[in-house]
Amino acid sequence: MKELLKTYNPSIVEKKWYEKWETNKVFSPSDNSNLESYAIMIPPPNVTGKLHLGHVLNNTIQDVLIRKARMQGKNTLWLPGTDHASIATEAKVTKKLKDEGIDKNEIGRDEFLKHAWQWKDKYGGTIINQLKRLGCSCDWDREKFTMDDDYSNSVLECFVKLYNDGLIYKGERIINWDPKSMTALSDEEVIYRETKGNLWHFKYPIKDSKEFVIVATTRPETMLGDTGIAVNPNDKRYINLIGKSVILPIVNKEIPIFGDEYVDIKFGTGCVKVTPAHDPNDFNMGTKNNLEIINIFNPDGSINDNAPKSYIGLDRFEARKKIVKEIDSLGLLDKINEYTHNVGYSERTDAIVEPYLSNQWYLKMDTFATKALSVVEKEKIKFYPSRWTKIYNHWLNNIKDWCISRQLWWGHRIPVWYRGSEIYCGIEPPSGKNWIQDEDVLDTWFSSWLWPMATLGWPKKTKALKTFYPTQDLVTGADIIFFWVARMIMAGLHFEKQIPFSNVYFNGIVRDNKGRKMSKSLGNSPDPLDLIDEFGADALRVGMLLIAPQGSDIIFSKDRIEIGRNFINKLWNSARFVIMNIDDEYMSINDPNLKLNKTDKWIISKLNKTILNVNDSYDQYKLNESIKLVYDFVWSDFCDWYIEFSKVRFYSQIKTDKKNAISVCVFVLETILKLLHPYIPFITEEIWTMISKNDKFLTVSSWPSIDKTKILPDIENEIKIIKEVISSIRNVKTNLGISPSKNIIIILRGPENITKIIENYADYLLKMVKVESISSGPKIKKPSQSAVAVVNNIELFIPLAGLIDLDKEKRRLENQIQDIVGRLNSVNSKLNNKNFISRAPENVVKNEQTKHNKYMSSLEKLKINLKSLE
RNA sequence: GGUCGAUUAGCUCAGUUGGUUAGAGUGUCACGUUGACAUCGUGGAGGUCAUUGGUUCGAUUCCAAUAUCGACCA
Repeated sequence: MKELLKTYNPSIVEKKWYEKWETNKVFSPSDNSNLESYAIMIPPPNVTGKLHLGHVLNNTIQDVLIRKARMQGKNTLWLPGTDHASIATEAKVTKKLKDEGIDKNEIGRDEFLKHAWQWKDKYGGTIINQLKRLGCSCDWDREKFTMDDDYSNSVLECFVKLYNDGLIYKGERIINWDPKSMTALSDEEVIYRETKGNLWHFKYPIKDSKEFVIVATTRPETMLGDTGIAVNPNDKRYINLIGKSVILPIVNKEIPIFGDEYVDIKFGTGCVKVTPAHDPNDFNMGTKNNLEIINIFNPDGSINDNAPKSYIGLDRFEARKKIVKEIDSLGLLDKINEYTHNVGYSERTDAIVEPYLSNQWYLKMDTFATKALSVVEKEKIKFYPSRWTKIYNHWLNNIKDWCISRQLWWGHRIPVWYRGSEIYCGIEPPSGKNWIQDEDVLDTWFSSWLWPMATLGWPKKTKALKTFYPTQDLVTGADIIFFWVARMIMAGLHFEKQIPFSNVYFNGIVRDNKGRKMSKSLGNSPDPLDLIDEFGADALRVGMLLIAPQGSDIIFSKDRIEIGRNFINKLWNSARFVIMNIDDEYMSINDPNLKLNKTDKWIISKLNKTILNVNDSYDQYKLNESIKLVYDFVWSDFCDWYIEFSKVRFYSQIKTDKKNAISVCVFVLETILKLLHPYIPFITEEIWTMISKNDKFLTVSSWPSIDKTKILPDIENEIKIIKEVISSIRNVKTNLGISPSKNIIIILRGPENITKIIENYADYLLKMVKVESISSGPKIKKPSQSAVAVVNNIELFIPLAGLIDLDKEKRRLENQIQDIVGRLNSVNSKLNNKNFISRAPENVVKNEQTKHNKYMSSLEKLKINLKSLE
C-alpha cells in the first residue's frame, strides 16, 4: 500500500514534469504527418517583457486548447515567440544609455543597435521561462523572434512585394507624431483620453480696422503657424469679413479670412484659426484654400526657427504659457474657459501626440479591407464572443492608409535605396555606388502581421507552412483586434490566399478586486511567479479559468487562486484514497469478471454525461463551463457520493466487492485525469504515473471517448432517491440536535416498489447515516415519538423515543409545509388559468399536473404528521 | 456625440429554442475529526434576477425606454 502526503506539494512535481516533457519532446509535432493538423500561434509578447496576469489568462487558454487537441490525436503545434516592440525597446535602451551618460545620436545607428541586441540578450528569454513555469506546452524548438534573420527576411520581402505591386507609397501628410520617441505613429497607436484643459479666446485685429475677430483654441502655441482664419460662409455674423485679413499677433503677419463650410457655426465663436501644418482638418482646409503651410515644431516638440526669435527652442508647453502671457499683455486675451476635451496620447510613451506634417511610407488599405471584411462576414473566420465582429467591421469600413514607417533604429530597416532623385526597392542595394538606404524602420505590427506565416518559413514554401498553415485557433486580447488580428487576416489573404486561422477567441482583461486594470503605476498587479510559488501553477490556472467566462473581464483576487488550490488538493486526496486502496491487482473496466453494481453504473453514467457536456462546452469555446463541469463531477459526484458509497465495499468482508469497487474507482479517476489534464497538467500527470498501467505520458494519451449506452436515466433516478433518503436523515438529525454518530432505525411507509429499492441499500445507509435496521410496508404504523421525512412519496419515520424535541420537530415540519405550499400555489396559479391549459404545450401542462399531484401528496402526509404531534 | 456590452445572494460569478417558488463558490451561522481530504465533511440562513413599460397563457430569459457602470470609435 502506497502512502501519499496529506497535502499536495506542487513545486517539486511541477519542475519534474516540465523537464520530462521537454526532454522527451512531447510538445513537438511532425512536419510530415498524415494526422490532422492543429496549430496555434502565440501572440508574441515583447521580447524583454515580463509575465503578468493577462499573459497567464491568455496563455492558459491556449494551453488548454492545445493540450486537448494533442490528446485528441491531432498533429499539434503551439508555436511560441516574441516580438521586438520597436518603440518600447528603443525607448528603454535609449534611457539606459542616457543613464550611463551616452547620447544615442553621438554613438550612431550601428553602435546603438549593438547595445540594443545586448539588451535583448540580457532580458529576452525571461518571459519564455515564465511561460514554462506556467506549464505551456509550446514547441520550443520553433521559437521565433521577429528580428531573427529568417523572419526579418520575410518582412523585407513582404515590403518589396507590396512596393512592386504599387500598394506601398510615400507621401507627405499630417501624421501622429510622438515627440518623446520622435517617431510617427499609426492611427491605432494613439489613445484618446478626456483631459481637462482650457479654451483660450484670442482677439486677432482685423487689418485696417479697429475691430477684432475672436478665435478659440485649445492649443495657443500653434498660433505661431496660423496662416488663415476660417468662418462658415452661411454664418451671417461674419459673412462680410470674408476676403478681408487679420494681423496675426506676436508674429505680426497678415493672414486671410476665408469661408469654408467645414466650420461649425455653433462651436466656440464660429471663427477658426487655421494651422495647416499642425491639424489634420486645418491641413485639409489649407490645401483647399491655398494657404501657406508653416511647420513651427522641431521633432522633439520644441519651437523651430519659423517662429519669432524669442520662441525658438522653447518646449511646446512652455511656448503655450508664454503665448498666453504675451497675448494678455497685448490686450488681446478675450477670455479663458475651462474645457475638457479628448487629447491623443502615444500608446507607448504616453506623450501627447502632435499632429505633424511629415513624409512617411504608407500601405494602401482599401483592397485589404474588403477581403478581410468578407471572410468574417461569411463566417470563414469566427469571433468568440461574436460581438467583436461589429467592432471589426466598423474599423475596416472606415479604414485609412496605414503609416508604416517609424523614425527609429530598432526594427526592420526599410529596404528602399536612394541616389539623388533615383529610388530603388530591394533587400540588397542595387549595383553601383552611392546608394543610401532609407533611415527609417517599419512599424512592429508590419512584422507581426506576418506571424502565422513567417514563423513557418514564408515566403519559402516550407513543409511546416504546408502542414500547419492555415492555423486553427487564435487566442488574444481584443485590445489588439485592429493592430494585429485584422492585419494578420489581411496578410494571410493577400499573400497565401488563405485565412490565417478559423477561430479567434478574445480573452478578457484581468482586473484587480476594485475592477481597475492591472498596472505598474497602481502596483495592483501581483507577480504570477509569486502566485505559482505560493499555490502552484495548476492552482493558478484553474483558479483563473473558473472565473473567466468567454471574453469577459475577470476580477482577480487571491481567493480565486485559493479555490483552485483547494480543488487541486481535493483531487490529490481523492487519488490518495484510491491509491491507498490499490493493494491488489485491479481490473480493467472492460474485464468480463468485473461486476458493476448500481452505484458503479451510476457514476459511469454521470461520467459519460460529463464528457458529453464537456465536449459541447469546448466546441463553443466556453472553457470556464467545461472546467466547472469536471470540477462539479469530481467534487459533488465522485468525492461526495461515489467514494463514500465505495467505502462500503472497501471495508466489506467479501474480497471481490473491494476488487470491483477499486477497479471502477481507478477507471473513473483515470478518466477524470484525462478530462482535467488540459487545465491542470502537472498534478494530473503526477497521479497518472502512480495509477496507470500505461507508461505513456498523460500529455500524449487519448481524450476520453463517450459511450452513450452507459448513460442510464433509471439508475440515475434510483441513486437520486437514495441520496435524498440519506440527506433527509442527515437533515432530521442535525435539526433535532441528534449526533450524526447516533445509531437509528427507520420505518418506511409507501409503495413497495420504492421501499424495496431503499431496503436494497441498507449497507450504505448503515455506513453513511448509521441506519441499523429498516422495516417497511404500505400500511405500517408510525411509531410514537418519531421524526418524519417525505421522500418520493414515501414516509420515512425515525423513532426517537426520549430524544425527540417535539417543538423542534414541529418547526421542522412547518418549514417544510410552508415550502411545499409555496410551490403548490405557483403550480395552482397556472393550472387554474384557462388560457394556460388551452394555450401552453401539452407536455408543459402535464408536467405542472404531475408536480401538483406530487406536492399534494407530500403536503397531505406532512400535515397529518404535524397534527399527530399535537 | 456614435456603437456595443454589463446590471442575478454580503462578495465573485453561472444560468438559450421563454415553463424548476433561480444555481455554484466564497463569506456567514450551527454541528462534526481513529481509516482520502479542516486546503475537509454535514445541515441551515441569505435573491421583487437594476427600474418602468410592452409582447405572451407564462419573462431572469424576448422587445422598448430609463438609470448606473464599462469598452470601442469619433
